[in-house]
Formats: sequence, C-alpha cells, structure tokens
Amino acid sequence: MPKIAYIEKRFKPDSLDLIEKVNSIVDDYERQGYSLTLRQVYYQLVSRDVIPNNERSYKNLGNLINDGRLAGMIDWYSIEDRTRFLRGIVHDDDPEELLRSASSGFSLDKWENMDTYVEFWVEKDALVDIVGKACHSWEVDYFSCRGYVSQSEMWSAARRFIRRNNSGKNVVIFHLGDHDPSGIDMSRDIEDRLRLFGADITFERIALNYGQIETYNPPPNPTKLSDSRSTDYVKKYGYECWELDALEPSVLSELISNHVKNVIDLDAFNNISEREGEIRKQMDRFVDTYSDFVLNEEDTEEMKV
DNA sequence: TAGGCATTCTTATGAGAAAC
DNA sequence: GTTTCTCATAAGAATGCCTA
Repeated sequence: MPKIAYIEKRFKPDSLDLIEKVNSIVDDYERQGYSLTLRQVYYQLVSRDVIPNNERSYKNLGNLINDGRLAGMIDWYSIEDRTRFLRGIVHDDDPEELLRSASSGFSLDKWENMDTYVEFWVEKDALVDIVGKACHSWEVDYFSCRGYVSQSEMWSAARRFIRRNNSGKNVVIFHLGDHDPSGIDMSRDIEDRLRLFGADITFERIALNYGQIETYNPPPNPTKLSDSRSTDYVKKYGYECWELDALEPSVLSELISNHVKNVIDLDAFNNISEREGEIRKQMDRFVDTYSDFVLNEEDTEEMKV
C-alpha cells in the first residue's frame, strides 16, 4: 500500500500519536475488507474516545490526515472520497472478454418468487460500504440517505414500492441511523413521507436503538441542544446521544443478516440461484464457440474475395 | 413564509502558537 | 526572527424540520 511523501513535515508528538491511531483503524478495517471515508475515520476516533465529537475536531482531523498523507505517513489508498468520481464511457477491446463478463454478471432476481421485497436504508454514506457488503450476499438492495432524504428520491422510492405492492409484495424497509435527535426523527420522516406518497410499507428501525446501546456500551456524545428536535429527545433519552458508527462492522453485518433471515424464503432463494448457475454455464459454453465463429466469418469473407 | 440550524462530504486559506 | 505546525473559518450543494 503506497505511502508516498510529497512534502516534508515535522509533526508534534500528539499529532504523531493520532496518525498512528488513524493507521491502526485503517489497517483494522482493511483486514475486514472495508475502506473508509474521512468521516468514518473521524467517527471511529470519536467512538474510541480519542477525539471530541464536534465540528472543530472533525476539521482538525481532516487537516492532519491531509498533512499525514502528503508527508508519506498515511496510505493514499486508505481513505476514499465517494462523492467525486470520473464519469465517462467504458471502452472494450476484447469482444470475448466482454461476453465472458456478461456471463459472470448475469443475475436473476432471487427474491422474485417471494412475497416480500426488502431494502436497507442507512443514514450516512460513511457506512454504505459495510451495509452494502452485508446486503450483497443476500442480494438485497440498499440505499444511503445522506441525512434527510431528498424529496426527489423519496418520491422515486415510493413509486418503486407501489410497483412492488401492485405485484402483491409486502415491502419491508429496515433503517439504520444515529441515536440522536435528528437521527431518530429521520426514521419517522422516512416512514411518514413514503406513506404520504402512497407506498404500503412495513418500516423498522433496526439500529441504533437503546437496547443496542445498553448491550454494546458505545461512548456517548453530548446531545446538540441547538438541534430543534432536541427537546423531545432529551425528555425521552436525556442529554446523551450515540453514533451508529460506534458499532463494529461485524455487529452491523450480523444485524443485517439476521433481519434478512427473518423475512427470506431460503428455498425460493436457492432454487433461483441454481437456475442462474445453469444459465451462466450455457452462456459460457456459447462464449467458448466465439473464436470458432470469428474464424468462420473470416473464411467466408476470403471466399467472397 | 422566512430564517436558522440540522444532515451528508471534502478542500483552501489564514491567523496564531510553538519550535528551532 | 524564521520556519513549522495547529487550529479556526469559510466555501460548496441539496435537502430536511422547527419556530417566530
């Protein structure tokens, strides 16, 4: 993994110590197959009580990680920006490779014959990687809300769910969010607006709930009293709130799997998986004949000449 | 209805403190 | 006195809720 230095920098002992902790978190996640965003590293440090949870602290960490990377002390691949990427056209140079990738990418809807349709919605983009990996193995769709969901996306989702309703399916939405005034309110908001737009859904907030806080004991943060939703929250839970990020990836992954297992029809899932495998084999056999097909075409052309 | 503040994410710049 | 480092502020975009 590349730690490339572009500038020289002499960090103070405290900063060196923090860089070491950042690298330790990054290594830990990498071993489990996850990459991190700056925001995610920040929440990990907050949840481990290394730095305070406030805007100033986040900005300082951003500056330190930036300098740490430029000074060659933090891997350039360790933190990713998921909001900016190159758009363009993907080019191919080998038709046979393209046909092979079409075969390996062929996927039937394993939930097609079930009476339930499931989606997992997560409040923050920082956790979409973890949620995505867990959902991928069950072939369940997932969605990163990025705070309050935009009206455009909420309406699109409702239309998607109405189509599922019309084909006789129960739509189940599992939501994961922070345990803070806005995070709790976002669950209510999602359910309310989807219903307003006519979707018939079963909605369940599966994290972060108070029982999980008691079980896993994540470090608390002070509730932001400037948040206009704080009054009701404080009445119910007091002056402490908790980040969803504080739960270990393995805990989140297991939580998602357990909720899928509660609603999935495994026989239906496995039957379609088998059918998918057979179709892929047929496609592979077809691709195997591609080079012979090309040679025949060339021979025909030569004979015409 | 407008204003204030909340969520998501990252980068640029400048002031002040500390080290040499 | 100069250099280096830390910390604070601001910016950008889209959307939400609450209160006066």
